[in-house]
Amino acid sequence: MEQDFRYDSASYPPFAVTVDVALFTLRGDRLRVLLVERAENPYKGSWALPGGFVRIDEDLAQAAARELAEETGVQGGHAHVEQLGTYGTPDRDPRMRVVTVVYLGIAAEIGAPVGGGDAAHAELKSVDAVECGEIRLAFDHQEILGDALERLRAKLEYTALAAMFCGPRFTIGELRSVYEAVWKKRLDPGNFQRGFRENPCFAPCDDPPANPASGRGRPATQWYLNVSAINRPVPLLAKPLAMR
Amino acid sequence: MEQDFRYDSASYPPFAVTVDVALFTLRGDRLRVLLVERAENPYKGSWALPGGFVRIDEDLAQAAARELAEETGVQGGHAHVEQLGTYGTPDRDPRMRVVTVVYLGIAAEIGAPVGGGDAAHAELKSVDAVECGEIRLAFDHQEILGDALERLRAKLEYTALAAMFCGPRFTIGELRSVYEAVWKKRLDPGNFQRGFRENPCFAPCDDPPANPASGRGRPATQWYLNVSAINRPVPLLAKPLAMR
DNA sequence: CCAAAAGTGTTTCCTTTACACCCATGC
DNA sequence: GCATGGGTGTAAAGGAAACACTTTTGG
Repeated sequence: MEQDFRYDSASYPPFAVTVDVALFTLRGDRLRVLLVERAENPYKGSWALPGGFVRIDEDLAQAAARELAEETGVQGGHAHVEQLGTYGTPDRDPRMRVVTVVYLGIAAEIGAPVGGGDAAHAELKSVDAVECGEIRLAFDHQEILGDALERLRAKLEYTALAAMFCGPRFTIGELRSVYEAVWKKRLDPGNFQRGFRENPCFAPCDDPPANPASGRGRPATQWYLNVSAINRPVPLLAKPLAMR
Repeated sequence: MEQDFRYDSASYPPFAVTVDVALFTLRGDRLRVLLVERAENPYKGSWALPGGFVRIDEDLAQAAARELAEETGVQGGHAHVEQLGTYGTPDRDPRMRVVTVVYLGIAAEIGAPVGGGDAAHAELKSVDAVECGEIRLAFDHQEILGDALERLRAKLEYTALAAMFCGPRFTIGELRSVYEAVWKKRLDPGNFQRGFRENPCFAPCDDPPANPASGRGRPATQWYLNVSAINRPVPLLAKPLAMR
């Protein structure tokens, strides 16, 4: 039956389809994005988002995970990945007509990134350095990263996604410091506590003693994120941080 | 210089790239989506989102507008169109490997849709009928429409996008009836008024007498939407409607 | 003991809600 | 006049912000 309506390959224009990944993480209280230095022309020597061709029998999200691993050595592990958008302006790649599906990732800890494939090497660059123009990106990746940051900040405001910057188990203080790092503003620990405990996306871990006592003050209870609720609009912050 | 790094076309797998459009409008106080009846196999006779191949030198958004016009006779006009997402599971089209970029549209009034191209004819179908399973869609369009509705409802909650269901000039009452139709809930006219007037996305029209006096009661002032603010999170509703 | 971080209570202030009321028009 | 929808005022209820205070650890 499938033969009845198979197209012959001349009846439609052939496109190259690639995936890119904007993977964000926190290190040293700064928001960072994983970039690769291009080993080949065009834009040889420039920084770019990691990515590459989708294989003919491969799912898009799969391809994103594979390219990330190949070009940077980063494995999926405990991370959130979602589709950001697709960029397909005819002249965005000087070599040919390319349609690129971009994925947005949030990860807690990633091993030291390494180069591979098209990438000379990979590094976690400060987002500030890219936003202020100190680092300029190849292709239209500057625009893409801008879109990614806008989406990231919006989703951190109205979902519980910020928890993906922490490991699978985290304390309320760790989570609060995520917000403080991204918006560079102090939050009241008491009020944050309340907002957190009223949020249905989280549950306390009680398998381990729950109080590992690893810091200065009173040991905090550990929590985990109910990942199924990750896209629900359940903000931790009453008023968006952007308007404070 | 471009020749230096041109790929030869055998070095990457060729994909078919298509665009589909989920265009929403209100008619008879019901949320509706523009669908086409497929004229060819596969899924001949089923309803589907309008769409088709992207041309090799055409921008994605351009292609969406063109396909919409070709298959349904609907011109862009006063409408909001944004990218929804890209669907590229290897087996989603039995004919070949297709990557589809889907656009979400919101329009106020559209002329009677007509068929064309792959479409036998086009109609504005009630969203309820698709959501309850009365109408089943071709390919993975059921899933796509679900995603589109989720996005639509979310954006109506936290942006001023609902105004795109009205014409370029509208009254506060017309806009309120958009919310009431989509969520099937009554809103307090007084409180809605206040929320509206505090919202920086709108401005009153004063070129015409501003009071065309076209209904029963006191004539309402006409407003227009500042389209540049359309993606800003400036909700008209204090509490999301979904939680009432 | 002190310092530091976790967590709780409480008061003040502001926003939202509900609803009463006035305004301007068609009939 | 009266019905209808536009638009304003206001008081009560609810929620957020600020901050004082208690708890539990390390040194």
